[in-house]
Amino acid sequence: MANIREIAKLAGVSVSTVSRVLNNHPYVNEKKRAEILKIIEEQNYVQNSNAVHLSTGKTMVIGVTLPLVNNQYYSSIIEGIAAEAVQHHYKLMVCQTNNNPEQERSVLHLLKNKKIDGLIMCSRSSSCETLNEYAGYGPIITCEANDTTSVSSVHIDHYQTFLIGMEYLMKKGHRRIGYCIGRKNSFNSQHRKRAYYEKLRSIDVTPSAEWSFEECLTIQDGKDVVGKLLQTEERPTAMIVSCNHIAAGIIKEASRLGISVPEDLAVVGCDDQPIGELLEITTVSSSSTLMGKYAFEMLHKRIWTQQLVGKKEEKELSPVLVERLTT
Amino acid sequence: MANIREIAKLAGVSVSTVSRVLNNHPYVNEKKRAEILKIIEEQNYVQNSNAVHLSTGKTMVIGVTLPLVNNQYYSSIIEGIAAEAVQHHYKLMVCQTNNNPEQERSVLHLLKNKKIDGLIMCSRSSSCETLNEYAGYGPIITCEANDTTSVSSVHIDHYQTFLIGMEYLMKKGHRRIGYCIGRKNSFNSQHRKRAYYEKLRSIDVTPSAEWSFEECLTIQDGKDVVGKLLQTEERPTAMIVSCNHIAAGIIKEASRLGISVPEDLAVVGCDDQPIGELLEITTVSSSSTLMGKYAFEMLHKRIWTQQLVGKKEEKELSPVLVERLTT
DNA sequence: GCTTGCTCTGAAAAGCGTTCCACATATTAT
DNA sequence: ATAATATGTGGAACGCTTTTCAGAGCAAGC
Repeated sequence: MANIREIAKLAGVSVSTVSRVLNNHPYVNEKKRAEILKIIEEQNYVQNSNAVHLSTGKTMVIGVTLPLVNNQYYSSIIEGIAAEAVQHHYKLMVCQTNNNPEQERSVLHLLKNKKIDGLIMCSRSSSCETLNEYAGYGPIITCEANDTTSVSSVHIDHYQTFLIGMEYLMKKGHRRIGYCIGRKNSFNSQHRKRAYYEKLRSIDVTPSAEWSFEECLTIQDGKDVVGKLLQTEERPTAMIVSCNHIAAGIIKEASRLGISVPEDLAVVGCDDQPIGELLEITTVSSSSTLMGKYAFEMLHKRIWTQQLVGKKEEKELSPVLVERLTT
Repeated sequence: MANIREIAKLAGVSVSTVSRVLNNHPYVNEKKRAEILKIIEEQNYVQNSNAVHLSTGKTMVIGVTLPLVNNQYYSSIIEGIAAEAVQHHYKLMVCQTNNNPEQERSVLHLLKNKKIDGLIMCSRSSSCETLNEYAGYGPIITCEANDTTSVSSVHIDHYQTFLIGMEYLMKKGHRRIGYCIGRKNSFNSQHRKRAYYEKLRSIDVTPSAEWSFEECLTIQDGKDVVGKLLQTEERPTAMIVSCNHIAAGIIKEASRLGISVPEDLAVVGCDDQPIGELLEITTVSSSSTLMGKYAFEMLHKRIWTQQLVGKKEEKELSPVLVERLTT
């Protein structure tokens, strides 16, 4: 296929002029512009984007990492990102990392070798040092709180989320409350646990180790929780669960085993997945789509403003209680 | 950051030699190789991928179009694609098209301007001509059957799917059966409808226009179906529904309005979304993850085999009935 | 002893577009 | 009338790597 030089030759002008037409620069004679456009059309010419990227140093692509693609929480974030991205003519490189620092690093590397202009990490397993290191190569935004010095974030206030959930359950009279979270040591989890323990302490309840479930990621993990609850000495009367699909697993299995929800076991979920509405799960909800939108906005600003390099920025989303039928 | 010339200068060799080291060519003296690697390390050098892409004419990125990101059916396909892609060192550019031919065209364009090496279309709204046109710029695989001459596909046998569902409902004694599909005129829908009408005809039932629901895309659309069913003269006793999340909406709304499932209304869904299992929906299931895997494999083969250009290939997945509680 | 075939290396071309700088012409302001 | 500004255009450098080709040195084979 033709290149810009060929077009220039055919039009009897310099490549600069063709480039100006291609990029809508002013200062091109209208007649020439029309002529050049005609030839471009005839030759079925389009720019080679790799040459453009090489020359401009930008790719108009942003990376998005997430542990797994097939999860509504992450899908909602991407939806928010995607809607913004399309408006600003950015494309999305979606990278599944399986919570594996190796794979995550390979994505961070894309920043270094200029394949992407910026990166949104919906979840991360890399160390602070790694993140800080790569932040030097391009803007990074995490959708979790993070303790780095240079990586900005947009995140749900998970401490507040669990606080609201716990207060609500306690107001309903529950004292033996269990929790269920995903990755044990993520920042998100730490905040959740802090709220959980503080609240139980405030009513002088010593939480049993049997009430805590970690590394719950799939619906099946939720189901498994119920089996384990049955073997508990003092079974909790309520569970606060970090995601609604886990909550769904719990509810489903509970009903199969004849444990009625909410009478025998109350369940509060913590996101805005549609499954929550479908199963009428009481939830402490924040909009993950909105989070994605904010993340893109923040990233976009940083891509276009060099002064912001290294200046950390944080945006927190506040959750809201949605009362339904599982409490 | 340093470039390959600088590395060459520091190592006292030519750029070709450095390039050979970078690309693991044989024919580089081991001592020199070690020396060069050391300098690369010291200088914290990495290739500029845009220059590599420009030079090689490949980007190791494949595009994936889907109407909306936040949908489990499409997420499952992507999951299948992603798992394969990571093994072959490809990255994924995920593009939400909202079933809009304009937006779809902008993605096809990526093939033309060399931003992606191939394209998987999980769903498409573009015309055959458009598809054939762009197929000249790089391999395209659709995850729906298509009637082009040059675009290959991996798809679920939707005719068979509806056939199995219909036969099953008929065996259970249903005669007034309705259906619920997504986009009215997609290839998938046409096949489904053909099976639906054929089967009803085989038992001499004339389907009422009131039994057919098209353009059902969201859970809410499913709920709305129930409202409309209530106003029907002769209400169907069973519904065959193209996706389980629509089926979920139907079931949910039915239970709210006191219509019992399956006694008053039997429901069969047609995919393998987890929501189907959660709500115990009877479904005619095929693995969308597997479809994604096959799609990548086919695409990958085509990227590396020029002979295949223009040779159409089709792979069909057969569905299986999973009996649960909604029938 | 001469040919053949490896191993190893560098120069240069090819891949392609953007942008800065210099220069020319035309128009407006003083 | 002259300076200043706006408009329009081309040349050349720049961004960076891969790959082909040519050639040198050396070992093995006939």
